[in-house]
Amino acid sequence: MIIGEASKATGISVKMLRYYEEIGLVRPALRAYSGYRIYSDKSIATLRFVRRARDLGFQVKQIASLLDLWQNGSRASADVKSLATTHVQELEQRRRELDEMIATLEHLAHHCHGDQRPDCPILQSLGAEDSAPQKATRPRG
Amino acid sequence: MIIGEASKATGISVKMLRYYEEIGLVRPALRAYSGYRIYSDKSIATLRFVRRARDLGFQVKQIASLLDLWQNGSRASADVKSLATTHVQELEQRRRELDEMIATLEHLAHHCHGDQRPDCPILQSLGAEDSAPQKATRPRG
DNA sequence: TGTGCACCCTCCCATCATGGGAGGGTCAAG
DNA sequence: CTTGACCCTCCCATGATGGGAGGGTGCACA
Repeated sequence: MIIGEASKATGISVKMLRYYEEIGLVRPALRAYSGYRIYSDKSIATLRFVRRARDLGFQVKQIASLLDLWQNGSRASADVKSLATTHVQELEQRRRELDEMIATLEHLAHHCHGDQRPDCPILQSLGAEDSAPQKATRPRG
Repeated sequence: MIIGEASKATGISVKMLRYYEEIGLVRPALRAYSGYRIYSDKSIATLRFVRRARDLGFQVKQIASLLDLWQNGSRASADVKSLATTHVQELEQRRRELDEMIATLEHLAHHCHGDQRPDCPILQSLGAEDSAPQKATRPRG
């Protein structure tokens, strides 16, 4: 398999296949006489692993650790689980941040007329004199 | 106010204050004889607006639009609202993606022993032969 | 056999928001 | 007048990704 085929087989762009090799995430592909990269079934499997880990939001450095564990028959599943749960906590943190942004914005947008008049609670909140933007917590009850 | 004070007053790092000026998001600060940047109360207010918009996840280009609207007395609140709701939709999209990652990972981690043995559904899922990682949908009922 | 097109190669640059650091000037307190 | 905290500009790095130039390869078809 040459790189374009590997790209289709793995869902990783040609650019990224070369990049993952360059940064040492995966071993350099074999080369044909022409210089073309040649991918074995095994390397395709590894790359698929990488893509799935990316799909789960792992960063490249974490994927390197996961690959090590995957390829190390004497691993402890505790190590994998630890890596995964740490990652889940990071994702959850990001979700909390998103939630707060969304709640605030929805609250503000809800109270914006959205017509030709200029007054708008969104801008008012962003431009308020006191230090923090209005949060969409409770509506002052 | 010089830049360090402005940084404390706005919650924006000194580096970013200079950066926002450089890319034209905010007007260049006045300069003292020494070359030091001097911030007026008005520019502090603008920078606070910027920080709050960042806190809500707006990108710099969107903030530029928001600033324009904020400073344009003849704006239509519909334009602000439209910008905000578009942004909310992007945030919600990102949240959906996070949700899926989290659900999948929690599902897999839940079924991982997390002990000294090597077998682990997380790695199994990432390394599976078929094309997609196991999703944490229903357990096939 | 030639020609053309799709593909591959490397190298460089750009993104976005942010920080680090070098090398050097300014200012105020002691 | 020194010291230390602060400021200046300029360059580089990050992480993951894409774009494009300039040039080689390989296959299919005339």
